[in-house]
Amino acid sequence: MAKDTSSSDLLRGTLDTLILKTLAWGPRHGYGIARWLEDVSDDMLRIEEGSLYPALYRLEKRGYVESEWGVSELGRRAKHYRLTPFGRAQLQRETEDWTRFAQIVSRVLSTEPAS
Amino acid sequence: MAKDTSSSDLLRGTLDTLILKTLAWGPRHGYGIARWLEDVSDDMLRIEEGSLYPALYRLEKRGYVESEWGVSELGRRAKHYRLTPFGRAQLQRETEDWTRFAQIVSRVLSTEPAS
DNA sequence: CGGAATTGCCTAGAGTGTCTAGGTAATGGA
DNA sequence: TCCATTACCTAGACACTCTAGGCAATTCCG
Repeated sequence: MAKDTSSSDLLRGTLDTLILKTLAWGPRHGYGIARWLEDVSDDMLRIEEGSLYPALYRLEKRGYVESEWGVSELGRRAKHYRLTPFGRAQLQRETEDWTRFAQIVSRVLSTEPAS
Repeated sequence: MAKDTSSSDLLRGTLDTLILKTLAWGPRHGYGIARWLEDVSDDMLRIEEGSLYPALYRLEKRGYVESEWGVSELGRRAKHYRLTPFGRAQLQRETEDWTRFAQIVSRVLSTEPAS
């Protein structure tokens, strides 16, 4: 039960930002968002559906995205999401927060003790 | 109740690594670990005690650190923690995981849609 | 034709980790 | 004397991701 460390835990607090970023490229349905993130990350970011859909509700509830039922490229029923102006601003804030945070952590982790 | 985004959420899954890293510089007591992390991060990483102490138990339980009661620099009773060899190996793994993850996220977040 | 895989959505519940907010105790300074 | 600091501890709330299940329609392949 050793805990696999891998992104699952690290993803926390970042998934929302990644979803918003995906939608910054244009509207997309939920399934497509997960696909896209896996694609651009060379399969290193795996978004489980049990995380994805709740995340989308969260984002919609907060006014960052809006949804609309429609049809997918393959002709299937699908819910399309798009970024609101508010969501776009939020994305920018979160991106800045992440960048700042990641820089600090990287700096701390990369500094070697003069053993 | 707007959620302040700030590091709290991002810290998830990273705090343990940061603590291990702190101890890679040498033994330290809990309070000192939090102090050190705040120092080296220019006060941008704030480790709450309610997160810190449970984290230390976790790490000890998993065999990454060992503790010993002693006395602080100021002559007060304090519990000193030090990295075990296993903890050192774990630190390396987690550092690699973090680096890989951060690179991916940074890449995704920094790529601008050709609007 | 039939079954499996894929697309696409949804949800309950468990697990985990951080925080808030409280507490104890000793020391040092105003 | 009183308050800030050092130093530790803990219960409970909260938030988020995951596992593991479900549904329905389409497509692929034998």
